[in-house]
Amino acid sequence: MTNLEITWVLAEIADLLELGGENPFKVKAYRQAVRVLHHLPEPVAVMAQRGELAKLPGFGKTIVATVKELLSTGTCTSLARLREEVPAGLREMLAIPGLGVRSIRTIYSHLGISTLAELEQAAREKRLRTLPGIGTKSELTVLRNIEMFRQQHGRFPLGVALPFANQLVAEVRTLPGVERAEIAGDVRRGEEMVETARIVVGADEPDRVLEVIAGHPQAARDTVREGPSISFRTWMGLAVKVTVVSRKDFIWEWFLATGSRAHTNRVAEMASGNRIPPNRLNSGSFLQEEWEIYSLLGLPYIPPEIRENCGELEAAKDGSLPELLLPENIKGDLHIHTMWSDGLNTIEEMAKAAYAMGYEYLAITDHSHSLAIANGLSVERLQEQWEEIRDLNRQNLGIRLFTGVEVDILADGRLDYPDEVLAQADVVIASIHSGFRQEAEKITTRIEGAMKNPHVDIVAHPTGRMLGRRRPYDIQIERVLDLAARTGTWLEINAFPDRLDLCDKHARQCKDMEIPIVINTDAHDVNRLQEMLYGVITARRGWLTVDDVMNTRSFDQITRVLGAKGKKK
DNA sequence: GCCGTTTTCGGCCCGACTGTTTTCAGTCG
Repeated sequence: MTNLEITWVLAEIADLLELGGENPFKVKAYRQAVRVLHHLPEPVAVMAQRGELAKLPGFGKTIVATVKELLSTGTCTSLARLREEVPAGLREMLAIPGLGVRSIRTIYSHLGISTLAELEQAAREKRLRTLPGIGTKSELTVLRNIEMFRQQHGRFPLGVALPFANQLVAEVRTLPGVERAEIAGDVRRGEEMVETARIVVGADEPDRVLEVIAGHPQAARDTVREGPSISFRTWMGLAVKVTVVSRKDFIWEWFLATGSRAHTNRVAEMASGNRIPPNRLNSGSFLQEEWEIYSLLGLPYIPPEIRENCGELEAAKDGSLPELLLPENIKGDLHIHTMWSDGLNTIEEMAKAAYAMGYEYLAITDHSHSLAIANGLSVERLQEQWEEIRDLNRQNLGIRLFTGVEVDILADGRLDYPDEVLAQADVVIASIHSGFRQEAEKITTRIEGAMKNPHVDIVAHPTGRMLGRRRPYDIQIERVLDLAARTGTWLEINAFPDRLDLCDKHARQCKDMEIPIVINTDAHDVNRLQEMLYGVITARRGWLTVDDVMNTRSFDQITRVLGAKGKKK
């Protein structure tokens, strides 16, 4: 069992205990264990083999026993018991923003409601508002958020689906007779929410490969064999489809399975005048690589991330296809956290990890004072931290560190540090962590105010959305983009896979408006620095090139532009 | 459930916003 799978079990236990009215601190203990596992640099199975589980913070007798049971049997008796006691639907309700444990328990005890469908019906029939502590506004919020939940239902963030697909494809490649196996579908195109993780395999004897995959331990339910494909859901619920064809059909199948449907349909249309069977070249030999399909049509290769039928074929025809950003173009990360606020590693550890990734620079941008839950820095602690950064720079770590802050845009629109403090930082990021639900005018004005401040370089996670969990703030994005273009404020693509904020569409709008983009991980530990990849994928989906992204610049270049920015009007 | 003891119990990141109230509880980050 992977760390991720174990966190899912522990998180479910926490939720069910909470719904069952257990001691909140017991619940928190499980949640803490989930947090620790999320940040663990190695498989927990390996730690278990070394007998080191109990060394993990927050891992006592019970949680160690639970993890051991999962690792050895794949099951969990305490979870099984809880599932019998607490209706599964109540846990689904926890995913509805605005509904917490107390409200769910009230609804369950008064109305006997234990499924989302019943909840929705009761809200429509205006029965929720009759309950103590629930009024008309809450009832409407519930209805709106059920709708959001349904739209996401059964989909998983790219951050979950991509690692899974990578692992599956690596396993399939080891099977006898498999010549080639590749990720296709939503995952290959980098869609932020994945409906189905698709794999395409080219093999000698497709049937034999399909049989083996049918027995894959992750093929937990809904397994269906249909023609050359097998579909199943992992026990987490992620839909998977593996298609196995002969080697000669591989490239065409891979292309079709990658989609999008709108893109492949148009390509097929363009090719229909061409009497060659789709898996062959003019010469009669079989396709060896995907670019040959485009080449047959006289087009350059079109990267999967922009195969959405939104101008890519036209651009390919007239030679204006952009040369998309690559992960190796990124020279530094300008938004990370350390133990000074709510991060898990020291500045030095983060710096060394960033150096190991080949970066030239890293900005240390911990939270500001008002974000108490994240241990935000007072002005005094901020100055102390900057001293440490200057010390580290003198030690010549091979990577240059920028002093910085992620300063809160407070609910009334003020910034959480005075201008004279901001003026001293190399990098100032402004972002919102409170008052998410303010009305459009108010919250837009807040962000505009921050952008007008001459010391603010970057606005981080500009829309505030959390995929599948939280809607964007009610901001007027056009106004924000407009002002960013005028003030030269950089807008962030936050690479954290639950955020991806800005999204691909907004990134493309920024490109059109010549607004500088910066891709940051917002990493709270050394592992999460690796999530830069998700930001790069989002940027590629937004058609961004090296020129559009500021942290592709060298240390000297970025120092120069950051230095010049302090004078913006 | 975990931790760290002035060891076997008592405490466990805090503060703001929202919607429900009519002085506060629930939710969220």
